[in-house]
Amino acid sequence: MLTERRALILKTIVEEFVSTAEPVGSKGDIWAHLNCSSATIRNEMAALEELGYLEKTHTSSGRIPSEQGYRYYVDEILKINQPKESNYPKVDEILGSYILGNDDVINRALNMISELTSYTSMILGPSNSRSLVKKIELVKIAPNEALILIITDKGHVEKRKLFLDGLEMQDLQQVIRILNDFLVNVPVEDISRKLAYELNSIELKEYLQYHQTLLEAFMRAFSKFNEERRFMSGQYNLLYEPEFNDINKVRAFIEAIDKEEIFRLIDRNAKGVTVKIGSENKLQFMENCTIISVPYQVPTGEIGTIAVVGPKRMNYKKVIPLLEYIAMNMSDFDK
Amino acid sequence: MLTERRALILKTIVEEFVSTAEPVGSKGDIWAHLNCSSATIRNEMAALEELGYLEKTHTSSGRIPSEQGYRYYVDEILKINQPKESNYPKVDEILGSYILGNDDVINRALNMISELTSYTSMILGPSNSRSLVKKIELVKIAPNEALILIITDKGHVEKRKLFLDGLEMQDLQQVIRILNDFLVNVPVEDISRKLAYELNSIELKEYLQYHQTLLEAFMRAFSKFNEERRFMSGQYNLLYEPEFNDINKVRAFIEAIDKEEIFRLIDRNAKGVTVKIGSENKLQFMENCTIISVPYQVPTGEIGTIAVVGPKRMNYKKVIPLLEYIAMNMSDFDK
DNA sequence: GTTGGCATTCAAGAACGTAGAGTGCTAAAG
DNA sequence: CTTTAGCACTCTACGTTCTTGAATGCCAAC
Repeated sequence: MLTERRALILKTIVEEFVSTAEPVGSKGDIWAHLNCSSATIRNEMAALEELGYLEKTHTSSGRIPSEQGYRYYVDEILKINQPKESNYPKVDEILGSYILGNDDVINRALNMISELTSYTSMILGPSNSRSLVKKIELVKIAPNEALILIITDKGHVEKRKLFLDGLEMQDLQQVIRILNDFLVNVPVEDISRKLAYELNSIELKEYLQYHQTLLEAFMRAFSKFNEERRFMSGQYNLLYEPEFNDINKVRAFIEAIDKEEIFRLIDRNAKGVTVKIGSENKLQFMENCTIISVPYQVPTGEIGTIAVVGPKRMNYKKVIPLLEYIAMNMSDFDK
Repeated sequence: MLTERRALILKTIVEEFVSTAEPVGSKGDIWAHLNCSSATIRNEMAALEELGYLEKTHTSSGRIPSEQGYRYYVDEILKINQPKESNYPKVDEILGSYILGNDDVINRALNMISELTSYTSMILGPSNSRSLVKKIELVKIAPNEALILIITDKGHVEKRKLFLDGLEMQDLQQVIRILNDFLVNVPVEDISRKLAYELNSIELKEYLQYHQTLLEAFMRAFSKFNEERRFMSGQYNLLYEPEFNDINKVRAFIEAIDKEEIFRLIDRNAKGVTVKIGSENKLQFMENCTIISVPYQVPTGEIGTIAVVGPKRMNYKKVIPLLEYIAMNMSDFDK
C-alpha cells in the first residue's frame, strides 16, 4: 500500500498524462494542491519509480505511469469515491426506448458509448442459442426456388434458399408441417439433438431421407443461430490518439479490427468490470491499449459483454462508471 | 495526338511509376527498348512535360505522370492491344457457382477483386425495388409481440417487430390476408402507390384505420427494400500503398470509408468502364486516388455497378480488363 | 522530512556539409 | 533536323554538429 501522498501523486500523474499524453514533470500548476516544492515531488516520484509505479521515457524526462501504476490507479484509487449512480440521460433514453436483444438497441448503445468516450466499443451479444423456434415457413419464390424461414421468439429470422429440382411443394409443405409440430417452442440449441433423436422413430424419416437437400438447407439455417453476435462501433476513434501516430501501428491495429481478432481478447466469463491493461492483453499490437469489459445479463438469463478499447492512457475515471451504468441498466431492463 | 515514340515513353514512365512509386529518370535499363541515349529521352521528356503529360516533384527530380498523362495512357494507349478475352479461371468459378443477385455472390466477387488487385473494391447492388412481393406473413413470437415478414421473389426478407397492445391477432391475420391478396406479385416499388390507391376504396380501410401501428410497421419494412445495397471489400489494402504513408491521409481516407462517403463518388449512370483519376473525383482526400467503375446488368434488367478504388498510380492495365471481364460475366450469367 | 541550488542528461530542432541522382544546355556529330 | 556526349547545376536525403530548454539527481542546509 502506498502512503496517502504517494497515491495522490500517482493519481495526479495518471490523470495529467491521460489528458496531455506528455510525460509529467515535477514542476507546474498541477502540483499546487500538494503544498510542497518540486524537489519533494521529485523525491516522491523517484520512490514511486523505484517501487515500479512510474517510468521515464529517457534519463531526463518526466514520468509516465507504468502498467503497474495504471493498475494501482484502477484497483486502489478509483475504487474509492466513485459515484455509483451517475447521471446519463442520453443512456437512459436509448436503453428505455427499445426492446432489449434487438440489434438496434445494441447498435445504438454502442454508438453512444463510442461517442461519449471517443474510443472503440464492442459488444459480444448474448447468444441466440436459447431462443425458441416460433415458426418454420416455406415460401415458393420462383418456379424452381423456395425459401425456408425459421423465426424465433426474439424476432430473429434465418433463411435459406432451396432449389426445387423435382421436389414437390406439396411434399415439402407436409414436411414443414411435421417439423413445426416437433420444433415449435424448442430452443434452437436443442434442435439438432432433438431432430437426430426423432428422426429414428417417426414419420419424418420417410420424408426426409428422400429430401437430403431440404435437410441440409434446414440444418445450415439453424447453425447460423449459434454464431457469435459481434458488434463494433467507433473503430477508428483510436486513430486520433497520439499513440497511433505511427503508420505501422495503425496498419496492425486496423488489420486486427478488420479480422475481428480483437474480439478474442474479450473475456466472456468475467464477473463485473474487467480492466486489461497493455501487455495484459496477449496480442502484440495491443501493448499500448487497454480493454475494459463488463458482462450484462438479459432478463431471460443470457449473458453478453460490453467492452471499450482505448489507449493504455485511457480515461479510466470516465469509462469505468459509464460501462458499469450501462451494463446495469441493460441487465435490469424489462424486469 | 502524341508521336509514337512519345506515347511509348509515356507508357514506359506510367508503368514504371506504377510499379515503383518513384519518379522515373532518363537513365536505366527500362529504356533499353528505345535504342537511344538518355539525352534523347530527356529531350522527349521535356517535351512531354511542356505538353502537360508529365510532372516533376522538384527541379532536378525524375518525372511522374500528370493526371493528363494518366488519362492519355488510359484513353489512348491502353485502348489498343487489350486482350478482350482474358483468362480468369478463379472468376469463372465464383460467378458460375452461385445465383446472381444473391449477396453471397457479390461478396465473393468483391473479395476476389480485392485480392487480385490489392485495392479496395465496391459494389452498388442492383436495387431490390423491382422485386416482387411473394408473401406477407405475421408470426406471433411472444405474448405481446408479433413479427411482420415480407418475402420477395429474390429471397430477400424484411421484418419488423410489432407490439400487440390490445390488437387482436385474429384481426391482424385478417388484415394480412387481405394485404396478401392485393400485394402478392406486385413489385415493391409500386407497393406504397398501390396501397394508397386501394386504401381509399376497399375493405382494407376499415381495418387499417384502426391499426395505425400495423400500417406504420408495414410501411417501414417496405422502405428498407428501397435502400441502396452497398458492398465493400479490401477497405484497408490501400493503407499499404506508399501514398498512404502520411497518417493524416490515412485518417481522412478511413473516415470517408467509415461514413461510406466514397460510394457517392460512383457514377451509377455511366455506360461502360469509367475511370476517374485524382481530382476528377470531387473529394479532397481522393485527389491521390483513382476510381474505376463499370456497370453490369442482371438478367431481370436491374443495373449494378462494380468499382475499384486505388491510388492514382494504380495498375490500370490489369484492373480495367479484369473489371470488364467480371461485369460482362455477371451480366451474361443465366441468360 | 523538506527545500533551494547546481551540475548533468537528453530530445528536439536548427544549421551545415556531402553524396548522388537527375536535369538542362551546348556544341559537335550524324 | 535529330541525336548524342559532356558538363555545370539543382535539389533531396542523410548524417553530423550545436544549441536550447525541460527535467532530473544529488547535496547541503533548513
